[in-house]
Amino acid sequence: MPELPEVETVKNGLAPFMENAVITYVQQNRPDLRFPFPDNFAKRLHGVQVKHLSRRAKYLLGHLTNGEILVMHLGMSGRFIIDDQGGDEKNAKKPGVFLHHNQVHSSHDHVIFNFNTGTVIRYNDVRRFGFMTLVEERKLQQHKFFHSLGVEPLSDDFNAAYLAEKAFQKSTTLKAFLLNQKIIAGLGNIYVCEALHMAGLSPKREAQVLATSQGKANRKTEALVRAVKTVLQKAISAGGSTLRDHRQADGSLGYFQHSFQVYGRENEPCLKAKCQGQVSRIVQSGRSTFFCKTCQK
DNA sequence: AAAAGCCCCTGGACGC
DNA sequence: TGCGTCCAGGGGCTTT
Repeated sequence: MPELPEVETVKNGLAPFMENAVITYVQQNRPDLRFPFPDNFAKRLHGVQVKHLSRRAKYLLGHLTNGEILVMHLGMSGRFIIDDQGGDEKNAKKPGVFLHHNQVHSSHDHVIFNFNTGTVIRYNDVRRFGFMTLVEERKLQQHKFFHSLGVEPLSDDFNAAYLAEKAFQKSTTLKAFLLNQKIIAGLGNIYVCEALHMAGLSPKREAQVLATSQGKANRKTEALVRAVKTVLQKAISAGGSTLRDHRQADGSLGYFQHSFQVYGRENEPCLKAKCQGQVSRIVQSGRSTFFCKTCQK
């Protein structure tokens, strides 16, 4: 479930169960996900308390009392399922996590965290594009997963001047430019499509349209920055998007997918006011792009 | 250096 | 019912 709003939602859903809880036992069911687990991964977590959770780009970070950070990435299909032995029904409506009171385990439950509170949290990932590792807190920024990451799109560091500077003289498409985590960290296929539509920009345009010949911002840069922030904020407010998961009916689903303007709407009418166009689907760098040829120029 | 492809993996939807 | 093809919210690595 993995773009920035979904990871943020998962973080918020897990926090009441993980923060301040002590990990008593970790059951690691295979040696690797996308990458091998680090040496003694499970053992290094035993008896360690989770101070708090945070998010950087699409990474979920568990800050531990032993000075390490549990780095988790959900890939395409990763999710967390909570078996709340305590039966805390108040938390049952949190989006982003799946709450179960019956222990239905699946062969895709790869890591199972047991806490001193009785809560059990399972990491389930059918396609195994996700991964986990442990990094010393003070070395996080220089770690290979983090050292080249771009700015957080919801921070003040993401602004028109920054975007113009990065786009200056770049011939890559706007779609690929926005998907590049080294420039903006956390956007994925859905929210890039949605933001470009909101900004009225074609995904096929060259990124350099976002900069003047001096490398400064222009109206398009301003519009795109505003669109990215707006679409992400709305998605987070809605608890993220839930796709292709019709099994869970326990109130744990985000609902931003009902607000998609273009994503997944091939051949349907453009929803922008006064636009008579319809949504097209093309393939860019091997992935679907949805956009309206009429109002995205 | 920048940009474009390829690949990892499983399973659901669809056409025949 | 079964089989083949395509597709899926990511990103690292290799090739041009």
